[in-house]
Amino acid sequence: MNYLDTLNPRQYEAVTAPDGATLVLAGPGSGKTRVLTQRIVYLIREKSVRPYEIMAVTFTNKAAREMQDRVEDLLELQLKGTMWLGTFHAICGRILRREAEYLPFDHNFVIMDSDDQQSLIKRVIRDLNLNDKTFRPGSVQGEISKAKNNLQFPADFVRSNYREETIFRIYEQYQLLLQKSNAVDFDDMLLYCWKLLHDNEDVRQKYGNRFRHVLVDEFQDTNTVQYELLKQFSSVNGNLFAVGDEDQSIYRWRGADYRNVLQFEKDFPDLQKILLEQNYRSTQNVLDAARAVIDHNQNRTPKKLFSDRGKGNKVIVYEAEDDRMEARYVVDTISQLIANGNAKGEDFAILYRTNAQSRLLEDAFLYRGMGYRLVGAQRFYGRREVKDMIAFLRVVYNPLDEVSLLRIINVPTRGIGEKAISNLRLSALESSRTIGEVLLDLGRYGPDSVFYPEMGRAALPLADFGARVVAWREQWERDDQITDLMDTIIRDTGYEPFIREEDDAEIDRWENVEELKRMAFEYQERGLAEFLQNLALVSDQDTISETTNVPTLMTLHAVKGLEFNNIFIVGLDDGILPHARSLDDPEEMAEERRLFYVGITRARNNLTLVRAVRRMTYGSPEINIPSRFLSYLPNELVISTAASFSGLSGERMSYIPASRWESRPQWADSIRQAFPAYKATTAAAAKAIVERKFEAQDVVEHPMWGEGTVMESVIEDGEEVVQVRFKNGATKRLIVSLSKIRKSQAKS
DNA sequence: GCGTTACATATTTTT
DNA sequence: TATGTAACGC
Repeated sequence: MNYLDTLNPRQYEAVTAPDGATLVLAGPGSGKTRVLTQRIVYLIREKSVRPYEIMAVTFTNKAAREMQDRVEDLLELQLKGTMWLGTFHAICGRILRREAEYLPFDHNFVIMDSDDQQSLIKRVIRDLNLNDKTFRPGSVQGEISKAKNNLQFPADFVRSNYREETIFRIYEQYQLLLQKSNAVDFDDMLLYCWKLLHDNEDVRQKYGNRFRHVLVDEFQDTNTVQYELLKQFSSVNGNLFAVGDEDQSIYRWRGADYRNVLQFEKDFPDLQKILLEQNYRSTQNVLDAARAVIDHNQNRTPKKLFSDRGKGNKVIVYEAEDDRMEARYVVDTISQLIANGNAKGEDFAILYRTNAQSRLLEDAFLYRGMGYRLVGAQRFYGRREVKDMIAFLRVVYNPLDEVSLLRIINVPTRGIGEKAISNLRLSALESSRTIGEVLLDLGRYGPDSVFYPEMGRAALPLADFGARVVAWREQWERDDQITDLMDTIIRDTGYEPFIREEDDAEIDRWENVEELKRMAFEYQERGLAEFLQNLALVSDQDTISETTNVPTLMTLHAVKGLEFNNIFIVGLDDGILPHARSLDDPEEMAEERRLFYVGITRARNNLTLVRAVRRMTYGSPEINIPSRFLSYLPNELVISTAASFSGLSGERMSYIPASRWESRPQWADSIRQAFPAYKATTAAAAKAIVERKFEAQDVVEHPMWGEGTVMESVIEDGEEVVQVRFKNGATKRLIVSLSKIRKSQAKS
């Protein structure tokens, strides 16, 4: 069977679109990823485009990896390193390192994450003697970021009042500090890359010629720099293929502008526009609910999503007395559905607006003794002990990195306080060096260092620490084994007892350090440089442990691109969803609706919306009114149950027609009420999508990779996906329907 | 310079 | 709540 035969007419049109600009507006569940991957395969197979002539940009590393796997699978070809496939940041990082000669930093620059950025900005604000109440680091960071996303270097920064003038000064200083540290922040990676292509005709020609085809996923979430970059990349051949959905644009606050979709049409008059409206994921009821929500937004291309999966179950709306009961309701319902054999743990996702909401859910899972998987939240890389260890490594790698150095110079405390640091900075300034260089000098020459007398009381601890760093650098240069280096650092600094003391019942901080060591171990052959470079671009999404058959907890943002049989969305209260900060701005409200829309459309079969009358907010109880979004849902799509009427005053009810709420004395009762409907179709409907052909331990045969063993088999996007470990040691994720694997021997 | 404590303060989403 | 900072005493 030809790989193109499985496409519907619209999808086919998109995959085989002629050269030029193409915009595929793809509703949720309409096979967007499939179109993108098959387009790549089509270009390589039928159009004789070579893999290295293709650039494909995704939003996350995970999406990039999946796309690579799928394309390799279809082509039966290893693409590693040939096709330019990755996030904007990864691709730009690669270009910047190659073209560093044109740039104000060298090829081994480090990448500052938002925490690093924040502390740099804080320092600048302090150095400039500004009030950090009027110039809050967070908002300054936002404004600098916004400028960078709009292609403004400090020189281009518009300053028409005092505040802007001051922000400009901070921006300028901040940029200088980054440069001194041989560092760039996230936004810089895109901005410098754009500037490089924009100003340097040779470079633009080089990349423009190379990329015969440029493809982008999640186009609605591109911001100005990203869009301009795409134009640069495709400027020679003009083949830009964008896939997106305005209704799923949820990163406005990061500068994303779904109106790039409109701009795209303006910039490329010959643009071919293709609408994908058939949904292969959800039941019609789910789609109708989604539509009822999104239709409240203006300025969009209207889409009529349709599904041939039947009406399915109604949306369940449940109202709990308080937030603890809300969590219990969700967890108990899931636990019952699993116990009755109607669903498996991995069929569920619980979504919320803010990470803080995960806490009570976690408690409830713990209370029930059930496992769960938490995505995001306190990011692994954001944890103090992890950041500390990374900072040590960064200082060893690049002593010019001031942010990292200042982070760990007194961790664990070693007698280097405020005074010592200001002495250090003073000496650095006078000798026009960085504090890292001064520290290394102190370390190398001890009391003989020219800086030694200037250091006052803290001279000895400074020289000691400097000597440590020198020794670590020598060890690293001798033998680039990251884990050994980490062990030395931990031993020399006494980091283990120090951080163990901080352990509490909740977090085992030392365990996190060990986890980082395990990750470093994987870079043992590639070395410290690559480890640090990749670390910055890896998000937590990328480190999600693979399916362990438990429910998943995550934010509405994090769930984009995923799907589950059963979706719970909690916190449907005004002030939470929509978020309080969005209530007075129509644009923000539209984004909240899109966020809700994204959540709803993740559901294949069942959607449950939950709210709580009372909720603890910053430690004190607050009464909430139901989310106005609930009132968008037409009566006939909804079954609703409330734990009690106690909290519902007439005013609150005004958002939801009274007829829609049924009184239930006990919440347990309401589960029973909802349950039969659930039970009737979940199992059957799930089966209708796809049936698993493989299970773990099956032995399989692949024409290219040979014999392997199935590690696991899961359903994703209505497709069976198996993870196979092949005899040659490689582990691959394969889509059963697309890949030529055969079962050679069932699980014994 | 360090550690404790009291107090304030702000609480979205993250490549 | 939980996190950061300013102030104080050692």
